[in-house]
Amino acid sequence: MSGKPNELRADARRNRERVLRTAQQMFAQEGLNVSLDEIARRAGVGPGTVHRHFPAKEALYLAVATDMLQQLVDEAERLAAGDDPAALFTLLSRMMAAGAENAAVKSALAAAEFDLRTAAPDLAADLARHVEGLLGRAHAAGTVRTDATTDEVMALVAGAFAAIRHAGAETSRRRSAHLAGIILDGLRPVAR
Amino acid sequence: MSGKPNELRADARRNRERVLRTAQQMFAQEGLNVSLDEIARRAGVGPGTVHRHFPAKEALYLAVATDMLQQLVDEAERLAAGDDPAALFTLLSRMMAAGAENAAVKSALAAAEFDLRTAAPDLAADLARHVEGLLGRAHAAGTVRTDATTDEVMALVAGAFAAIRHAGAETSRRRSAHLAGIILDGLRPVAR
Amino acid sequence: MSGKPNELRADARRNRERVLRTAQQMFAQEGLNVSLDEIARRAGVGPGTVHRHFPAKEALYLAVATDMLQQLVDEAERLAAGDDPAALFTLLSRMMAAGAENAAVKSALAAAEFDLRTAAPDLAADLARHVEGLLGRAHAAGTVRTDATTDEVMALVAGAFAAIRHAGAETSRRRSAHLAGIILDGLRPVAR
Amino acid sequence: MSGKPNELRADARRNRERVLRTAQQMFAQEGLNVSLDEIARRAGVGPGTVHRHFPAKEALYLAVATDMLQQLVDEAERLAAGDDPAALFTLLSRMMAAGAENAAVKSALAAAEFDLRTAAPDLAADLARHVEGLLGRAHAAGTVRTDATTDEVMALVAGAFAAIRHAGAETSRRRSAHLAGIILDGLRPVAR
DNA sequence: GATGAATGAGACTTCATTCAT
DNA sequence: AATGAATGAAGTCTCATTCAT
Repeated sequence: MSGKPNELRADARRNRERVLRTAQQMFAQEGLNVSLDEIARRAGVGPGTVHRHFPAKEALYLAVATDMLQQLVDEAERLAAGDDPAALFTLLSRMMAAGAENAAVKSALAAAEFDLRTAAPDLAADLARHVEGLLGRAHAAGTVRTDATTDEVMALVAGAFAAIRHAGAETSRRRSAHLAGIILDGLRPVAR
Repeated sequence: MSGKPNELRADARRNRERVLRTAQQMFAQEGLNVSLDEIARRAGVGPGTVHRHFPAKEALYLAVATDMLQQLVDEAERLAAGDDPAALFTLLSRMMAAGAENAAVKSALAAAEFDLRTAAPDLAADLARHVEGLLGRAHAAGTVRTDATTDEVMALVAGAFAAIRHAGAETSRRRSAHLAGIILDGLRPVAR
Repeated sequence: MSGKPNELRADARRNRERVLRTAQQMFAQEGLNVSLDEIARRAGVGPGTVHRHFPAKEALYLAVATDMLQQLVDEAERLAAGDDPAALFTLLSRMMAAGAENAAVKSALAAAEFDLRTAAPDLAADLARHVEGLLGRAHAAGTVRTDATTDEVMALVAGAFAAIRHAGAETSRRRSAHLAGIILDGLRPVAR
Repeated sequence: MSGKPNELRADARRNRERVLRTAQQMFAQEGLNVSLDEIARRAGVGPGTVHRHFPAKEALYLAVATDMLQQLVDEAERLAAGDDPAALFTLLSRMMAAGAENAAVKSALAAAEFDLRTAAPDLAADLARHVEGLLGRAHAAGTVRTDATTDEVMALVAGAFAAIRHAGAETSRRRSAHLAGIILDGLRPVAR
């Protein structure tokens, strides 16, 4: 009878968090086919607890994906608030770098036909809006080729994830950055 | 008891082929989780027949993946036989363009931790060898940045697949080519 | 620590009553498989509260059934106190008419092998005793066939419940009475 | 490639039959809540086999109920083909007598809100039609009270099931017949 | 005493694989 | 060799019951 009704009990939130983190790790390591029972076991809760927080497996996919996307949106917001003309490249680099671990999840989700643009349209739109803003700024500053659209930039980020992922799990941070750099170079003005 | 023991009866080969094509399509459309029964049904054979040709589901994954890879190797071989210094770009363009449909399968396989380099090492090595040769030729001709390695080029191809796939199924051929172009541009000498 | 230890606090009794009524309605509407969580929800209490008052689901069945039976016993007692020779028919009519809503619960309980005669032997015996007394009175008055036993009369009441229930929920009160009448007519002396 | 395509393989039919019989017995003995796994175990097949023949639990309910109803329809058809004016009473007696064992199933099905009139409307309509015909014949012969409708007769049969069932599992065949007789007596002309 | 989250056995169902026909 | 029924382990989800708050 106290506290805001919208807030979970302390133990409930702790469990929800634990399940979410465990799911994120396992999806990345083993793919989306890991069983909820296994996730529950590793999170140290019963299968029923998983179900209370995420009534169906899709809800868990959605939560994991949303969580990842939210972090990117936050980063984008921070950058959009500044006035660095190179912010677009910074954001893209961050997205790619941060995606080192999460690319597996993203790839797994994509393979399961789980599209963030459908599942969390608001967040995806937010991200696209920020990228669009930064892209416009970059166009104005002449730091990016004029024929690159927002959608293409987003697609290239997905491509960079895949490239890094393909290069192998043992790929160093430096090598990942190099790959990302090549793709970002492709975005620069073509005047050569 | 006649003919070479290694050769399948005509109907058997026809069935094998039908199952393989059906599986390829369904993996691309629905992901790797489609049931073998469903594949059998659409291929017009019984589930037992699928199992005769592909004793386990992984064998079917392998066959589908190998089949895809083989086409790329063939293309690479043809280009390596010529002497066009731009052959590398031609190959990469072809790989990216041809990957439109197969990207889904590749992505799905990757998500399932199914690595072609492990599953079909010979073919993968063939492809890498050809790319390496073409890359060397391009380096010599000065049409590609000197810090790009064979592995990175291969990774970028995977990245292009993902980018095209992410851009959506409705993406036109022209837009796909544009995306691939941006990635290829990143590979050109950085002299700017 | 005040009052008689056997008496519940006011709010506790109110909750117990609410759960009991809700359960009765839901058993009648949905069958015995409704979940306790759902009952709790509709009663406006937490699942833990249901469990406090009814430690196991069977205890809730028992309470619902006992409650229903008690009403019949009360009615029988009133009639036994009078001296109307037709009291048997009055009682049976009342039982059949009153059973309209409860028949669903009785039927469900019967299907679950839940026997009131076992679960609440005292109440059941009370009712049987009263019916026996009224049956004897009717025999003496010659208003009932001589070969009808107490057990059979009880069984016929159960039959009337089922017949009314089978006729459908939309059955009017008049039609229910007609069905009951036919069964009661079968109990009259066979002199024909 | 031989035989009629509509016919099951010998072993398949044998299994289907076994599952159906087992389900019928267990529903009668334990109610509808018995698990499909348990039915499979007792029938000596795997759970998957149950699922192949009855894709969902409702399909098994339907099959059991339909099977029971079919037997009654067959009996009714035979009697309708004859010209015995007492055929109605014969049919009702048979229904009640045959229901000794199956009443439990019927009651269980009814308790689960599973209505044969909805699930197998054709069979139920067939039965109702035959009863109607026999009832008309009885009316003409003056062996049944004129105010009894087809629906009421059907309801009374359900009532007789319940009465017999309520009288207890140990009830002898003779006692069952007596109960049924009382109900049928109620259907005779009221001229007394 | 009430609440509602956690538990975990078990329900229904799916499906890769085996095997009788 | 092909078929399709059978198998049974495993998956997702439910819910009676327990327990921390």
